Amino acid sequence: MAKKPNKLKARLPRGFVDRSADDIRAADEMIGKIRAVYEQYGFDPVETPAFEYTDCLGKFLPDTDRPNAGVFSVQDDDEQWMSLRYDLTAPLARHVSENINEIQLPYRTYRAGWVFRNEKPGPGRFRQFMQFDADTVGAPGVQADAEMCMMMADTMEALGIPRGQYVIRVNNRKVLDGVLEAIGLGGEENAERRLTVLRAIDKLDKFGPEGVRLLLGDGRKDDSGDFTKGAGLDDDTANILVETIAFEEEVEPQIGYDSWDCPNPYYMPPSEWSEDLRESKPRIGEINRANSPRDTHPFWNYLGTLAAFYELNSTTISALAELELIVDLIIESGYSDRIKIDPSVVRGLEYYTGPVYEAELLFDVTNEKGDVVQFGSVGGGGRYDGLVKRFTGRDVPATGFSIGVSRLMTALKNLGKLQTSEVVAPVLVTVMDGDTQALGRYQKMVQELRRAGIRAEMYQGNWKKFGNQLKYADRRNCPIAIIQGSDEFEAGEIQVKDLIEGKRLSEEITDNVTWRESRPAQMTVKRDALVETVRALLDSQADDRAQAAKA
RNA sequence: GCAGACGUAGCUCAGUUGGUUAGAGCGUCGGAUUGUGGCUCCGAAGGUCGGUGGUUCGAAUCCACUCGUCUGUACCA
Repeated sequence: MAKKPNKLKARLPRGFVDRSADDIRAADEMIGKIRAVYEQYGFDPVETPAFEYTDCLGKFLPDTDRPNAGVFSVQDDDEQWMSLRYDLTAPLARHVSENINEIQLPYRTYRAGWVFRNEKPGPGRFRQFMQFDADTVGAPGVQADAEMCMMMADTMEALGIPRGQYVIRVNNRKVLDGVLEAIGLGGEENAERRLTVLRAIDKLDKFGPEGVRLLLGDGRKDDSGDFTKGAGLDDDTANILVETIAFEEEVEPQIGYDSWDCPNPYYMPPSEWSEDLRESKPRIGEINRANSPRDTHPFWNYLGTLAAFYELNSTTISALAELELIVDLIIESGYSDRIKIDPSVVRGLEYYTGPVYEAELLFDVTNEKGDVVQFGSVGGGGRYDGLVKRFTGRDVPATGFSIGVSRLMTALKNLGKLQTSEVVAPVLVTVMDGDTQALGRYQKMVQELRRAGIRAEMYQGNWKKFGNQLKYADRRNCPIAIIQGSDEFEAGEIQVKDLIEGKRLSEEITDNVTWRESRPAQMTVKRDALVETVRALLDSQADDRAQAAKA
């Protein structure tokens, strides 16, 4: 009786998931909606394989010839390292580089695909997940970046996330570069510290200004008591950085001042201003390069604040100029309620060179237990001007972003916001007799229904237990069962059983004998009337569902 | 990687200061009902108590290690 102990245990690798019928249908629906937006914007699909040579992905560890641990890698027959792609951007750069002579630039392209990361899984984080990516390759201007932001916003809405429940946050990496330079963290010798600072800045939405201040200073202790060492900046520097990136929370909006005649910080840095001028807290937010007035908008307030805080170096000035243009385009196109400048957006540290942007959900995401859970961005991207150049030597500027389909779906699913597609289960043709002739008759019915465009199947289990057939139909949520025993056959008839109505009637019947003998919601029709009867019944069931949905 | 919490039947969980053969509900399967789903009743299957080692006369319970899950954190191209 003792069970063999060495029975193989079926188990799913950590961080991977099986997808159910509902998941697949919902994901397909999401993908369809995203694709429609991208197509509308004039993007064309192209696909690359799941594997790439590791060097093309740029994923070797600095001082070894083994790939980075974060990617799944295998060695080919010829000992070359190959890796599963960890995003869709690097493979696209490889594809474009290989076909650079055939591709008409600017190249507007999209693709959906599985990507793999060998990391610790978390809520909405898997080791295999789907991204839906769009890129414009060969477009140097930030108008391409602005377009990406707008397309992201449109995509979120196409997915049914209402305006106000998400935000696209934009920043420019050069702004941070310039700011770091201004606080004396420029140069090679500070590279390590710059990374720590950038990582701290990236945590603003997670820990708030106070948490970032700690991370910029000595360090921070998390809820479990684990300590994270900080960047070790002095208080003043940390404070000014926090004010810069958290300006909305930290900086008093400087409205009410009319100091339009203060110097333009683009040309005259605030450090050279007179004491009086500084005291007057000029309404610097309205100043731009052209020195002409603009409508008031918080975005300008930020740019002005930035300009006022720091000695403007050339990096910062060009960064501000780029942000300014993006902001202009966003406001002009009417997207300023969805897209926001956020100086704390950092994104990955590797290949982004200019504007970066990410999409974030503004509602709480909960897990199965109902606990609110830390949920990262659901999509993001930015400008990567150097990625194609690695292969071609040519300057091919590019910008693009990915929607994290899997993660977004997890969020929507946990919230019950995932519209479960209404796929009606098949009509079940039951088997009363198992002889060849009878089976042929049933099969014919099924084919008639299918040809009429109705999902249908013949029962393929043990037909001798008829009760089980209806039980099967019930559990599958079949809408209708077709029954033809020898009695019906001889009369040229079939039984058409409405399983939905029958289920409703069952609530009123408590006695099993009555339940069985009354054969609820079942009608006898001529065999020839099969298709029309089923179709009429399905239609009326669909009407009932529509009514119920409205109520 | 680091920190914390938790691992008992397919699922949700009981299990007393360490004490017979580890329980319940739900689910599954069979029967009452061999041509009718649901309800009801009866019955059955299902566990090396995550694993290994230790303490003990005796361990689901205590200890060590290990694996796994969850949460936070680090990293995240």
